[in-house]
Amino acid sequence: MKRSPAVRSLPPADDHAVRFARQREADRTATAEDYVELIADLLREEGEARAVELARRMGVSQATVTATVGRLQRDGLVETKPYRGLFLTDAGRAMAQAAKARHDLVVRFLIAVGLDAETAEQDAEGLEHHASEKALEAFARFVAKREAGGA
Amino acid sequence: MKRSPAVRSLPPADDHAVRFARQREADRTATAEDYVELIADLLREEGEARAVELARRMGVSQATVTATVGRLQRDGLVETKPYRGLFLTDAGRAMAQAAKARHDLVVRFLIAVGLDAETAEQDAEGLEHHASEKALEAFARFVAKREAGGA
DNA sequence: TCCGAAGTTCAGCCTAGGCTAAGTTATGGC
DNA sequence: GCCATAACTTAGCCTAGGCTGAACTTCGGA
Ligand SMILES: [Mn+2]
Ligand SMILES: [Mn+2]
Ligand SMILES: [Mn+2]
Ligand SMILES: [Mn+2]
Repeated sequence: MKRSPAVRSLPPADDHAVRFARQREADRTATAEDYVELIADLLREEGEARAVELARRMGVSQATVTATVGRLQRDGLVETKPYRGLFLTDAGRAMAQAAKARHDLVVRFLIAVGLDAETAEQDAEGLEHHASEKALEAFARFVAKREAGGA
Repeated sequence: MKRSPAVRSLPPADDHAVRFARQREADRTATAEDYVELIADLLREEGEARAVELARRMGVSQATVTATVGRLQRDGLVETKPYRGLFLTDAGRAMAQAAKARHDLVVRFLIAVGLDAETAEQDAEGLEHHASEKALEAFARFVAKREAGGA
């Protein structure tokens, strides 16, 4: 008589479903986060955020930027002054600030864990959208320890 | 001495675009990876992988599973025997194995940096799709060091 | 002043991945 | 062996996020 493998990697079905649902939710907000973060960066470092520059940096067509920015506007994150560039609402600024803090933390964490800076930047762009608050706290603790000369 | 975070200046536009393009690519493969991984788990632990069970565990309707499995079939990852469940092709098995290895590594890594097991499982479900090979190697080194009782 | 180039939008198309509601059909319990 | 039911598919719909190509607007330089 053989016992079933003791390793049970399958959680209860509804717990399992919750994990995937959260992931889908994160995917849905990722584009908005990346756009507002970029817009904030451009406003800060270039003085303006033009749609054409977003298209270049996102690697996407200008038409796609128009459509996406339309959704961000609909969702109260962005305002546009035609031919004068893009601006953030208060909500947009708040999201951008949170996104940037998260992005920078993830980058520092990846570097602390041994990744080169360029790969860290690359990977952070995706990972940042899927780290929970708890994970970010753990990352922050780890980075603090490292940067305090803990090794 | 702790340097204040230098203002991260924007990378060259095309480098920037590459980062986002990679991220979009990862997003596109994430669904396939999760499905084949789940199918492999079900085959191993339950003896069969039924569409209705995938729907339950993915938190999605049966109609959505039918459509998604259709794409996986089109892409040569999955085969179906109607009313007898789902099966993996060689390519599907290979993808599932890689996905599971990655998933488990990310979970162990997250636990090693201080996350509780449940949150680690939750976050791994999303993070696993956005960690580059280099990142996974760094994670593996870190886990090995920890599990060997290193600092 | 005028006009071309750059920036922006519009129209029309596509795929992935969701949904519900309404069929089909195979299997297993009786 | 029947047939209820669970499993599965189909039809029709939707949104996000991509694309191309063709307008349309603004602005700066000649
Ligand atoms: Mn990002
Ligand atoms: Mn980012
Ligand atoms: Mn996953
Ligand atoms: Mn997984």
